Amino acid sequence: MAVHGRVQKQTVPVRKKAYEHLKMAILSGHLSPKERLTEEHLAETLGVSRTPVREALYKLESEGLIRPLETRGFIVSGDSKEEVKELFELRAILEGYALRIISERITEESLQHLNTFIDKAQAALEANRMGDVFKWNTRFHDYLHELVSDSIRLYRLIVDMRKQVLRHRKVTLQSIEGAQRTLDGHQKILLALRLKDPELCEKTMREHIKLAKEDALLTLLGEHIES
Amino acid sequence: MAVHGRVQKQTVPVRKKAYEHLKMAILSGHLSPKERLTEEHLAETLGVSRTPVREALYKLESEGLIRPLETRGFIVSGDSKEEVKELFELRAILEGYALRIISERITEESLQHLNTFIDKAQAALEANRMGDVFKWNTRFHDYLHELVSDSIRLYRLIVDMRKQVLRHRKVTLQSIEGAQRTLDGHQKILLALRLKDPELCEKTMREHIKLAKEDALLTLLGEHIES
DNA sequence: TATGGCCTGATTGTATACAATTCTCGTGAA
DNA sequence: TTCACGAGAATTGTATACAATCAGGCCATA
Repeated sequence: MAVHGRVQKQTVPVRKKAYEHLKMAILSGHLSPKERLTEEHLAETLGVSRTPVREALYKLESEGLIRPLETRGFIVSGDSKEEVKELFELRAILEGYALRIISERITEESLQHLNTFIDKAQAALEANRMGDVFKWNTRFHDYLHELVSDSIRLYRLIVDMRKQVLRHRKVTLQSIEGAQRTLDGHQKILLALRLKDPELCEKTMREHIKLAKEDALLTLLGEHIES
Repeated sequence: MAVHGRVQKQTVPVRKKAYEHLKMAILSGHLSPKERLTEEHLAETLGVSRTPVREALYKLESEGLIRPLETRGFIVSGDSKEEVKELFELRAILEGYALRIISERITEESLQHLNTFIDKAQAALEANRMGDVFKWNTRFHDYLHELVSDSIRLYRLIVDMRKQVLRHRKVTLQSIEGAQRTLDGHQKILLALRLKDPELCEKTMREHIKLAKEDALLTLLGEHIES
């Protein structure tokens, strides 16, 4: 059966499936904050035993998506205003630094790629295809992240934070003005990269994410009127 | 027996003990990089079952102290030059930002505390009690970290990184010059805080940690002459 | 000798059993 | 009524059993 030298890892561990499932449930809002999670119940729901479930829970905890109750069980972390603020501020710091690194070694080819993503997003925006705008903007960031993927820790942190931010981003890009603002930000980032000015890059990225933060906070305020 | 309303959490989970044990073994160098870790063997050594061991292993993985082998088992993460560099650079970014935040809200009382730690460290240095120098320097940083402990994510990241750095710090403070340099750095940090200049704070902290990085890299180079 | 298949031991993945802990809630005494 | 206490339910912590998977060696065959 083995066509090449090896065939391996065909099976996806149940633990991983449980983890992905729970993560999606949380990020998409199916599992809302303050919701209590018990191993047994989750295991039953997912149709698996407690062992993989608890491993998934611990992983989610280490990522800050859930937090342990004082004694038993976990709850989904809230997205209080303060937490969202902090999340974005950390992103600003980390991605700002990442852009600084990137600016020191980016190639012309990469710049072209980034340019393409912006153009596609702009075109999509003008055609009012918001889904595509979202897609190309995501590509833009993903591509940037790939450029620091050899700095493993930094890369992992950034990817982690970005995933968590997804909960708060949806709404932003639904408004035309918000989308245009995002695109302008990407333009500025690209310009800073072209100038190969590390200082400017860091600053620009920080400001870009700061804007995103403010959008996110606005929508947050609109949704739940909580403390 | 219950004097107050509740008595709880008297028992420390085995999982936690296994985790601490392994972490210390790694950070102290008892478990050297490239060492292979298998669940069964560790469980036997620690005299517990595999279940808590594997939970400890996953936690260590999420912290980057060990990494999964392609197929089975884990190995202790290496401290290659690149990794150490990255670790310190991330610390510089995160702690620089933390100091910026701190500068915006630090009280006179806290400044006094920090001053005390520096004085004690200085005194210890002059008396050639290097252990105490280390202790007070650690207090200095710990105290700073406490001041951002309400920014949970940031706090957790910083504490995590700092723990990992411990492997590379020992040697630095064994030299008088290194210790004096560290202390000078702390002085500068305190000064920047007194001036309540966020920009300067961030810059100063970054430079402080950059120095530590260079020390660490030097000792690393001295120990193993590897790629 | 070189290649490929297969068997066996080692190791991990998942389920389950049982022990330990905490929570809930009802009962009885002050 | 209110509080203390305890019995039993709920939940987690740990150990163990068993199934699935992988590494490495041995042997047959070309």
